[in-house]
Amino acid sequence: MTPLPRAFYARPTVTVARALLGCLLVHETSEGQVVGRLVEVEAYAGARDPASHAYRRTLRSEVMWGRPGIAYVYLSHGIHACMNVVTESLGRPGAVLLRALEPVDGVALMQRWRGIDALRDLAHGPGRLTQAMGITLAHNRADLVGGPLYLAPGDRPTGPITATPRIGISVATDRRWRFVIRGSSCLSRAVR
DNA sequence: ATCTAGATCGGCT
DNA sequence: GCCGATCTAGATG
Repeated sequence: MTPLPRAFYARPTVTVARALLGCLLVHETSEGQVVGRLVEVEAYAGARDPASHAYRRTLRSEVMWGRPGIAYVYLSHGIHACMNVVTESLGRPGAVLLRALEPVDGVALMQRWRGIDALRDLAHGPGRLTQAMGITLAHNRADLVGGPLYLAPGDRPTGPITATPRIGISVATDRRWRFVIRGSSCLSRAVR
C-alpha cells in the first residue's frame, strides 16, 4: 500500500479531516500488520480554537506547529493514548484526532491487544483505537510518510459525511468539526 | 512546591 | 447514566 503523500496533510485542517474519512490506517509491527478504515475524526485548529491543545503554544503542543504528516500522540486522563495527524504547513498549528475505525486486517492481533472479540468494539473511541492499532506515546512525532505507521487511500465513504460538534470538550462546542461516516457500526457514538 | 482539569474508558446501577 | 481509575502538562503561588 502507498502512504498518503505529505502534500495531503499540508492543507487546511478541516479539509484534511474530511478527506481522511475512509482512508486506511496501517501499522506494520513485529507481530504483524494491522489495518483499519477511518470512520470518525475531529479537526483541531490553532490560536482561534480554544478546544485545541494549540490554543497555547507549550512543550506538549509544540508538535502541532511541526511538519505536516507527523503524529501527535498524547496521554489522556493519565490512561489513554490519543493519536492525531499534524496538518497545515510547517509553522502553522493544526491536527486531526483519529476517533474511530473499522477493522480491516490483522483483526486477531487487534482482538488480542484489546482483550475483546466484538469487531464493532475494537476501535470505537480514540483510546481504544490506539490500543487496537498498537500505537503508544512512543509514536509521538513519528513520521507517517515513509515509516511503519502510515495512512493510505481507502474506499470513499458509501454513506454521507456528517458534521457534528466535537466530543468531550467544554469550549467551542458550536463548531461542528467532528466528521463521521454516517451509518458505520463502528462510531464512538451514534449521530444526532 | 502544589493544585487541578482533562480531546477517555469500562464497569456498575 | 454515573463514577472511579490514573497521571501529567500547565498554571499558579
